[in-house]
Amino acid sequence: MRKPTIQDVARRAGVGVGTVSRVLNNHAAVKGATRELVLQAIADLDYTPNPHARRIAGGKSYTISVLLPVVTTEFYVRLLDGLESAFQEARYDVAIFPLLDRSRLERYLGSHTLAYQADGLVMVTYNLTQLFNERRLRNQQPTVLVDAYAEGVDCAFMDNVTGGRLAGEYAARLPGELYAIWVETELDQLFTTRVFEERRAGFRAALQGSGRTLRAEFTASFDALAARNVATALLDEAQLPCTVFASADLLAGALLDEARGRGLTPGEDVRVIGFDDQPWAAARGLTTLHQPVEQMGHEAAQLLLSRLGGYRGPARARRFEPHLIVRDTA
Amino acid sequence: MRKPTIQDVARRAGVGVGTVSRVLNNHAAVKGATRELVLQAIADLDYTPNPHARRIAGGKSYTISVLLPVVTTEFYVRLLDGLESAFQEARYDVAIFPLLDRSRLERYLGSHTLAYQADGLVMVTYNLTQLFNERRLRNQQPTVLVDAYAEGVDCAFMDNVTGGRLAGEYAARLPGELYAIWVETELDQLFTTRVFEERRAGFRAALQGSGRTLRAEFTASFDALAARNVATALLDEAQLPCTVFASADLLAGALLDEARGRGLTPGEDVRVIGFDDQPWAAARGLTTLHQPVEQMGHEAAQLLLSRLGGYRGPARARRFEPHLIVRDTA
DNA sequence: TTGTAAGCGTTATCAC
DNA sequence: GTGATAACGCTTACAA
Repeated sequence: MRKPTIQDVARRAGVGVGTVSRVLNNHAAVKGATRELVLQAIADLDYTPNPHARRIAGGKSYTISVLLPVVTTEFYVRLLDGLESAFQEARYDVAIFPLLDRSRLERYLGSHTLAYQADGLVMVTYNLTQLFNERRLRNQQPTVLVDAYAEGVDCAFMDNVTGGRLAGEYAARLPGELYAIWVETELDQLFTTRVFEERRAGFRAALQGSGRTLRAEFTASFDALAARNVATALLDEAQLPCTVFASADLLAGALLDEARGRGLTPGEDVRVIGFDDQPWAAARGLTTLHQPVEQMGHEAAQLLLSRLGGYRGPARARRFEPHLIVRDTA
Repeated sequence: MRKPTIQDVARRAGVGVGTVSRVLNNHAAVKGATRELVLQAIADLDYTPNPHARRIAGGKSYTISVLLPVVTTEFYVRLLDGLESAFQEARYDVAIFPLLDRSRLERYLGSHTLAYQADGLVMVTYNLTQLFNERRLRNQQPTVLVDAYAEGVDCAFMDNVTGGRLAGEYAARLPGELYAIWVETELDQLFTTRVFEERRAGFRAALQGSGRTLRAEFTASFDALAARNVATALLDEAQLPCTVFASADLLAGALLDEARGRGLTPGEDVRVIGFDDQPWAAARGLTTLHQPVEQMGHEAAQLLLSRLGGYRGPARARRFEPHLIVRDTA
């Protein structure tokens, strides 16, 4: 059985296709009774408009493309949740185009694939706008950047500098030596995220402001194994009691494990401040920075929706601030 | 500047739109010289066909929808990699529709969103076909199931029973007591995956076959915290030396941490067999089961592509077998 | 081998 | 208010 079309609906309701279209798009000029008639026919036939046809006819397809790095991180799940729920309210669908690696990105940019045929585009973490400029890729459609910032584009991003500063101010008031573990920035120019250097900058600025200094700094890449190794290295050399700012909960968790393995008491021998407030952080009593990620996603969606709704004003930047959650470990 | 259309290309090449379309779709009946002319015009104009228009005109949109659970697991990244690379070879785009929770799923099923307007559909992990039947959702388009199995649909799935069996056969030959940690199955009927019970079934069958029995069994949900807790509980009560089958590397990793914290030597006091072969498993010397996930994704894509290519035969099921990688921990 | 024209399912622009 | 009808960008007969 063929999918019902707008023609079928019109025929069944005994009206013209134009009227059906008006009902579909909430064009006020439809009489109440007629509207009911059409709605009934739509229900009877279980009709849904074809988004491709809508799009091609110059209307909206009610689809948003999200260019998303595929990384196994809670962060993106939460972000997606925020984006999705906001778009859903506005009856938009969200399609994700995975950015698995650089070559995939090139492909998306090189061709004007379906990702660029949606009503709007959400670009996450990676700031591709510079590429759009360089390559003269005419990205006509409304775009919003999330977890990234650029001039002239609507953005919603986390203020990681403030997050780092909050950690630094808190740590500065704690007794004992100060240590920090930073996350290594990736080499690839394009696929670089600046969040970790921002956290670092904020933390150092806070220490400086309070006249304290780090006894030593450590660096690790963002994976479980590196986290374990750096935890071991740090505790091998640390002078207790001490306070450690682990610039990601992944790092903090490994440090807690290692400390426990050595019979040390977190919050006394080793104070630990994480960053992210992962789902397990509360249960382990980790003092850490919570980021309003869902809100950021929600707001990003609103920015884009306002553009789709006709907003033509200047680019807006929405900054979100992490806040410190003090628990047992520091 | 407007996006160039097929009309523009035709005009520039001095041919009809039909000819351009033929070139675009590799319809053999185009003279070499004409083809070159068209190709040149396409290049000059930087033209790319509009997938919406293609789709609506009854052709292909060259887009595949993937219904994917959004879980922060390496497994899905690898799977996506396999799917994407295969589809890319065939010049198809992949759009992901995230299944964040049950309500999202309902929505996708209830309306005929863009997800169902692609050339083909890949459904991952969750077997939704039964829903399609129950609700009389006419899913006309070619579909393939990955990491799931159902009658009458092309499937590519991992043989977790065999994986469990391999672990069991290996463990049965090891000295000392035998323990196992299982992963709790979620309650939601729909969002249930059977992989963990399959691993369990295979393992138990192997033990039974060799006349050995488990000294005790433990259960944990699939998260870092639960993994730590169950590791503690197990080592509190375990009689050493022993062998533990942790039915997911997440569990095995936590056990290794806990063992080390207690000064135990993995591979001697506590032998550990994991399941998944996570990226860090090799570095930690974890004996575990490796799953050919990328291959599974690749094959799933091939199954779907063959349907798109006109294959009308019966449904095919492709089974993939994990294999044991023996390293230091067991 | 190639051009022309009729769809495909919508929206938007007209008249009425 | 509402019904025709012309786009939209493409594929695919059908002619030539």
